[in-house]
Amino acid sequence: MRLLVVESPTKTKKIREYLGPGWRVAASFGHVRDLPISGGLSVRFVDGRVEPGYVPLERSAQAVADLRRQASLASEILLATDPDREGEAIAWHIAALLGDDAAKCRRAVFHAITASAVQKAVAAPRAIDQHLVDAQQARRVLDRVVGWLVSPTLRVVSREARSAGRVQSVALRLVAEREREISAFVAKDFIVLDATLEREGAPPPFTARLIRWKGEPLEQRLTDPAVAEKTVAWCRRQPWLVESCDRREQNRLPPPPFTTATVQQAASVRLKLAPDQTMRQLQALFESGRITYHRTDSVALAPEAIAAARAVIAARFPVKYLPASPIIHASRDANAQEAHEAIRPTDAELDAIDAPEAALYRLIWERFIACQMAPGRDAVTTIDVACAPGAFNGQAMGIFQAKGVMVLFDGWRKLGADATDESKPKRKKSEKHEDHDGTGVKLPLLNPGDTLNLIELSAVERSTRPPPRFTQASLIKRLEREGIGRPSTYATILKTLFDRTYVEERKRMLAATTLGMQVIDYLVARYGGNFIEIDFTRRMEAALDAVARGEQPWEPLVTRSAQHLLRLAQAAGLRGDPLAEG
DNA sequence: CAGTGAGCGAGCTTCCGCTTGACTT
Repeated sequence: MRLLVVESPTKTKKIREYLGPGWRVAASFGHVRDLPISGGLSVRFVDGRVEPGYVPLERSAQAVADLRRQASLASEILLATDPDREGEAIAWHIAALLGDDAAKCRRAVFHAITASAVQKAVAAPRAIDQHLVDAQQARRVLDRVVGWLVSPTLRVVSREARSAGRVQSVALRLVAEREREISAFVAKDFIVLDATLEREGAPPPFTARLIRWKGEPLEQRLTDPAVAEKTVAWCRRQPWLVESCDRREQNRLPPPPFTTATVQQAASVRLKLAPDQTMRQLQALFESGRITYHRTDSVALAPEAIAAARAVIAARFPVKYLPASPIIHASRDANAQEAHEAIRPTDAELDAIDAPEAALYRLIWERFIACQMAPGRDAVTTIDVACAPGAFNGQAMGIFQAKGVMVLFDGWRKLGADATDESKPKRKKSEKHEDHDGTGVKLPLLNPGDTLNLIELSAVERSTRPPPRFTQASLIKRLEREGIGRPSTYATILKTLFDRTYVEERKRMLAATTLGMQVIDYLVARYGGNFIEIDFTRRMEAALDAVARGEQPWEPLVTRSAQHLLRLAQAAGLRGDPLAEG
């Protein structure tokens, strides 16, 4: 009998089918060993060496007992935990818990659960990659050191100030800094001039906004109502001509399929779900076999999945909606570990289900199909209008601009899977047509020099607006962009901030509490330049990549970093030396 | 002799990331 070990019990059934008799398949249920939660740092730094005191996780007792029993009966053990840094470490920890049976262990990796991928992986096992394991150990120990050295120094701030960490503290900092920006924000009133114009005898009329005055960009410099009124009165008496009319076509590429962070975004905006609710529903969809694995940072799709999407598009839409060749979406995140596929339906044909998770499923299905549909095509027209041509040093006194976007071909947008940029807060209807992006505005085709009639010229009061507060989902999006946190932790990062009462939520908007503000001010003052910086994780990941490639040993890296942090923590009042004491 | 304060030690808490049920409301 041969034994194959994966992390998730949900995967075992399928794999059993693909491997057939002669194989047992067991699950580790994630990590099986870790640093203990109590008993101090539990990492010893001795003579440049780093010795983490791992212990079996209590909740893993049953899984580990099961693995041991099966391992003792097996002739060969394949550790097929996820193909990323954490998965490699889990494999190493499992082997460590198997005693003499560790000698029978080898490592296998697959990126998709298909018959061919699993069989191929099983046919080509390798040794555990110690460099990858060491990169994970470095990450684990660094996070422990930050948490255990820094948290005690927070007591100066308040008795309730309990925790700091590489991820939670940066998340808190983002919320707190946004709060400060909003408090410091002073709205500035300004005036925009909108002209409604029409070519002599050639409707329809269109609206253009003043963008240049006396050869200078206007921006928000028109603030005096009296000046605005005089300008309007003057402009009304001037001739108006078309300065230029530019029409160009633009491709609108379909969005990539969902990852954990982007599905949380979309579910927040479209379904008003908080990330933890989204994760619960995704878990249910995954366990009922409706979707692929839901904790992922990858937008990659299995070739079979792409073929299935294309078949659905071919069957249900006119032929022009199917691109000649599949659309390959590349992850723009260099940090992505890509252990899994994107989140997608397992059955491309199934466009709706009857379950509490129906709406979320529909969102996933639409995005999946859309991501393989033909790009849309828009005609973007820009008309520059000269008011009082030649009146300012031979140029026009004022330039008014109109922008119009017409959809030539909707492409993937036919599916209603639009709202691609979930970061933009939805504009209220009343503001929508004040906006200047020109969506859906039809502009006539004009020629330079055409004479225009002014129908109306009005001054509109506007004011600048403060940046919006983060929602849970938009904070996660920002963290992901900065490479901070992982798909399995995004929702729990928010839970930590709420549990510590560092952050509170009102009308789905996040604000730092007084305690949160005090904590972040203290951390920035004491640990500026260290883990509290937004780019700290990016720099750490770069160093970990060097470890994973075998170019740098992990122990000096962690030791240097820990000792530096120790000095900062001691300066902040930490007593003793936990690094030496372990 | 009773009350007070300094000093010491023990116990508690804290990180991030990987997985699900087993709990309670």
